Amino acid sequence: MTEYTDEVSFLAHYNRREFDAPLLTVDPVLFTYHEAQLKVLLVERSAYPERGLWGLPGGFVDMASDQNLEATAQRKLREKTSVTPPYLEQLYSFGSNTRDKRGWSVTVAYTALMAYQECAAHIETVSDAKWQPLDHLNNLPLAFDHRQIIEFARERLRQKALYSIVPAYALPEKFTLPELQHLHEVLLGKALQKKSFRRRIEDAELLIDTGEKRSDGNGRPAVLYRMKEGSGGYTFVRNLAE
Amino acid sequence: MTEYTDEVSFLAHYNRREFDAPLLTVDPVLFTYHEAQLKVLLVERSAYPERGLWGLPGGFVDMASDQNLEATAQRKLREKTSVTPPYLEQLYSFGSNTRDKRGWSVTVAYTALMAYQECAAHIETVSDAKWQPLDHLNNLPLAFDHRQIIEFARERLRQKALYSIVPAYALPEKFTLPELQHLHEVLLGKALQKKSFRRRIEDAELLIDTGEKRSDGNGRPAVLYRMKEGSGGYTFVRNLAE
DNA sequence: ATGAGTAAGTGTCTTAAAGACAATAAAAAG
DNA sequence: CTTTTTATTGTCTTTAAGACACTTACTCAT
Repeated sequence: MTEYTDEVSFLAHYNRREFDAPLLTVDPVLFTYHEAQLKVLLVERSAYPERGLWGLPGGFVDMASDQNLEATAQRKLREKTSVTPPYLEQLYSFGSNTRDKRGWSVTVAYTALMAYQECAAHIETVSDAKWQPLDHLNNLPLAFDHRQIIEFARERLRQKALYSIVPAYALPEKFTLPELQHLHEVLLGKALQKKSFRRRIEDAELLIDTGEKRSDGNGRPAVLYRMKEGSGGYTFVRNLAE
Repeated sequence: MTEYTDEVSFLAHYNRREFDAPLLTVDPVLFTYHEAQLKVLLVERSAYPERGLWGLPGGFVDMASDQNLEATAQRKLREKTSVTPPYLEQLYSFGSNTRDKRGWSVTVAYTALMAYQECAAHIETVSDAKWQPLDHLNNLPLAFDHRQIIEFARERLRQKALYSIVPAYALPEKFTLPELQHLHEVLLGKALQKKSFRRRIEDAELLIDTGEKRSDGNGRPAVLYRMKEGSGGYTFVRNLAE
């Protein structure tokens, strides 16, 4: 799908024919956790609609190279971060005749998580990409309905924090329980009981003790854990379905 | 979007140009509960791809009349059932270059629920639509990846049966608790504790006692309940987020 | 009428998991 | 070696689910 830098060149091409199908894009919402904050990856748009505004690192399906929607999401993320995130899950599809001024359009949104350190270096070399703290998203002008999509993704991630340790994918490979708990607290917007949190994770056997420890300088050092591979949904609530 | 009755007429038109975007459809999975069984609405395909096979009652977005994706789902369901279901929720989007022989295609699937009685009469007048019991879906040849989509929808509905009374939308407006419990048991594939089930629903104040009762002929008559309007997600598990 | 049969609905004890919070352990700094 | 700080554990309380016996309200046959 060709990109246009302004409205004139876009319309010059497209107005000549009837669209016979909605525009279709894929938009990943990539979260990470850094400096005690939740951050989202944004890209400055260089192409026609909403040019100059910040938006999600998405784009059109490349029918030649992408096998499926997830492949599109992965490709777009790789283009911006140079790596593929360890967590990628379809979020929701947003489609209407008002969300894009070009006409009827649909975007399939994905939620992705990865460690800040994994791609911070690469992102700093790219001038049109940045990690935006979610708490300072209010004033920033965003393209299309991307603010709503980010809100939606954040709310879903908040739900996951209630019954799983999926948010741990926003941390480095090795992390401490206090770190993970604080991330959950940021997501949920409230303090959690240390004991309950640890108990649930331990009972569910979701983590592996690496044997290593790390100190923040002050206080007793915390044990470093790693996620157990292939533990599926990383759920730690009792399954009522048994 | 024009429909074609066979491959020749389809290719005659479409092969002349490059597709510049994937095909986009909307496919609602409409469930109901009847004769102690879960049933899904299927239609016999009359148009080219997969012609003659049974499939979901979906179709293309009508860019002239549909405001958004949900409107498309509602319109397609209304075309087959003559009514709009009381429950409609987006399920998942399936997109790949293999699911439709015409090429790259995406479908946005919805889960819908409604009472059997609401549209049974209308469906019986339409020869190409039927309520298919989910237990007898194995042998039936289905179009595209519609079997997978139905499985996906059923699994999601099963999850909802664990922590909500959303399945109640597959029942008539007034229903009894034993009815609802049995529906949940069908979805979960296991018996539930009467007391626990009732306690959770009562504690969550999701239903209204209509004052009426209904007897199956045998035994004590059961109280008829109605869903409380606007109770949102109809969740009856304790919200860990408080 | 009346008692048997049946399914709806309730009481209550047990078990499982979360909340509260005090107590202990392991480090750094002086 | 004591204070400070943060991690980790112990344990009592509270809440919700499971198990299951019991009561209630109806139909039907006698």
